[in-house]
Amino acid sequence: MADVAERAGVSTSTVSRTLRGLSTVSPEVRARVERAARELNFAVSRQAASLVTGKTGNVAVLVPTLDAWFMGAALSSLGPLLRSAGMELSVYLIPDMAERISFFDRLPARRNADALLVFSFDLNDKETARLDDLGMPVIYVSQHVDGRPSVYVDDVAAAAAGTRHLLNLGHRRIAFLHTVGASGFSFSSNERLLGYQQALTEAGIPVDEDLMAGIHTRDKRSTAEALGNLLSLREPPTAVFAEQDEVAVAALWTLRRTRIPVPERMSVLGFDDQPLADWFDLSTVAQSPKDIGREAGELALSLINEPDAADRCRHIVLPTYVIPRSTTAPPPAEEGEPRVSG
Amino acid sequence: MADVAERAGVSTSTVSRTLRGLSTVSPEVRARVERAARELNFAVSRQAASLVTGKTGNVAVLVPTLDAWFMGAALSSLGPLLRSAGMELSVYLIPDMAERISFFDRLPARRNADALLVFSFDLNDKETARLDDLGMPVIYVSQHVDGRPSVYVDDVAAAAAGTRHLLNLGHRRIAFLHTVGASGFSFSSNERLLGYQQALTEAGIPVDEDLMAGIHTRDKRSTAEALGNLLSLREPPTAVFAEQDEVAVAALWTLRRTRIPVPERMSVLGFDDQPLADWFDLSTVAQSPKDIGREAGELALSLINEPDAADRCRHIVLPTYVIPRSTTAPPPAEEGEPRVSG
DNA sequence: TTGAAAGCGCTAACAC
DNA sequence: GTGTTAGCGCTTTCAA
Repeated sequence: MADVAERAGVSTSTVSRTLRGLSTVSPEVRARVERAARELNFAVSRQAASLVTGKTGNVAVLVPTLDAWFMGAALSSLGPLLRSAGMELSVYLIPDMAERISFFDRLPARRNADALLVFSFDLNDKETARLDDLGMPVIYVSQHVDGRPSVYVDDVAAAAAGTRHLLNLGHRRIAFLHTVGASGFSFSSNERLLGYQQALTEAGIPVDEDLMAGIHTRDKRSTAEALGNLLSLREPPTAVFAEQDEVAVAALWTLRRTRIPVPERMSVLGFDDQPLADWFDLSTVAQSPKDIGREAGELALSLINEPDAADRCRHIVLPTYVIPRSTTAPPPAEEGEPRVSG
Repeated sequence: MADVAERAGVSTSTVSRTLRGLSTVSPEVRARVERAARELNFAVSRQAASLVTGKTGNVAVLVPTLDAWFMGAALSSLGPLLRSAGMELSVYLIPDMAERISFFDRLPARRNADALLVFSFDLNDKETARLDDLGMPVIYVSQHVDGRPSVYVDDVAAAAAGTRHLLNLGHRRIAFLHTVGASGFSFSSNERLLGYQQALTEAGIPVDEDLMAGIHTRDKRSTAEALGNLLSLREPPTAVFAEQDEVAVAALWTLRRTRIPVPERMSVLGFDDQPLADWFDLSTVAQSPKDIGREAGELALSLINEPDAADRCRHIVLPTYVIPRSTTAPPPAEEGEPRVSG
């Protein structure tokens, strides 16, 4: 910066002021400084700046994985948003328990970010408490914690709505495929299962353990097996509600191969509305991770700028939509149980 | 850090030495300092440290998108690798031309990272030159630039191998679906098209413009239209080579709906071998972004530590594999053109 | 093995 | 509107 100052014939303070866009610089000086900076290929060192301002210019995100549609979409809107606010995006990828423990033990984000967005983790109280004294705003995304700022969709209500869509079509035997294992989205996953059960109970239909199957997302056999079990029950389901589009599509594929017509003999409903769903004309419950990412980013920025604002623990709940496409329809009217008419 | 020093009854120099694991600290003092640091929840400020060391402890990545399988997988291996080396991961997401221009204009990564990994961009000479005087190692990933360190697969050879797989099965009319538009992977895309053409030419088969169709990944109609055109040619193809698994699967789906049996009447070959391919039992050309990410990360770390090493402009070319699954087979033996035997 | 002192590159408070 | 000065929190000589 001293070089730029010398070249422009001004002091470093003026260079600093110019480069930060402060208005207290005369146009001619500004022009001179900017030219000098460009000629010298100068860029401010955030490190040095942050040392004195106390702001790092970084927003950190804590994510369980990056190879899920949800994360990609959420970060796709978050990234440019932060960029346009002059912030950098730091990613802490915590794929397994070992990394998770080490993260919460060392809290490397401390002092190295101005805010932390925690995505989709099902945190325990100890971990939440640990984040509390991180000394920066922490925003919970795609999950929610009482008294802490959170951005999410109401997965319980969304899954209940999806289930009601099937119930309203006349289905009574509705299977639920929920993902288990290292997917890192256990929070939403559990809530969706809950919503499914809630809707059934409300409709006076007993929750049947046999109809709920755990799926390992990354393993196609897992879906085939689960479907096999469902199809060989004494009273097989007439509809399958998968808690993720990917699983729904895998189910769709297995059913088509087995020549079980969808939706004539079996309805399939997904969750997420990722591009895949559109390709396969899959009925699904839509959420918008882009909106989630954007809202979370904006909340982060506002908390950074006014840490004592009223939204210190605001909960932003984004809407979901049931999108009926070609894979849900009324169940076959067989089994001696005539359709109720009128 | 002064607090820690006081609490441990030593100077800040000693605290610094202890926390960086230098061996010139007596065990008892070390213990005292470490306890004090833990009690005070102290973490070293990277900003302040980097100001004097000149190292930021950051690795920056420049990516066109995050919602592609490739990026997710590559960063999934890169993230933990950097973390275990004590480095942070900074993501610059450049989804469109405006952001790209602004990035290359301002080069915000300058001075704020120790190395830059540039993913999948088809850079022009000016941009490459701009990165050259960034003052840090720049590694080109999933692309290659002469004289600069690069990590990639040989897309030309891989696509040629895939094409030969189809040729060897007996196909002569092979369509190629290449993605166009904002996907951000134009480098690989172009190379794959080249490989396809090369293999055909080598086999003495003229390249037919009618057989090459551009697809917009995010738009399923696009695939249907392209396939429609191909199927209504005077001499329709017997095989389709899609330059991305997602497009191949979309094609698969369209064909199945149209009751065109795969692979009996039409072979379909993908590229990438993402989980989708396995689900659909899709024949494909496999690459491993996890390996690419890991190699790129290791190269970055080694260039950071020894900037003058021999691998200053090393090219690491990772292997690809043709994975025949159930969607490729010999073409139907009709059309009066008997299969060559013996 | 430890401590004192001198910066690293910037911003902020204050003078002009 | 601009320059001077005093740190921000660390690491790194250099001396002890």
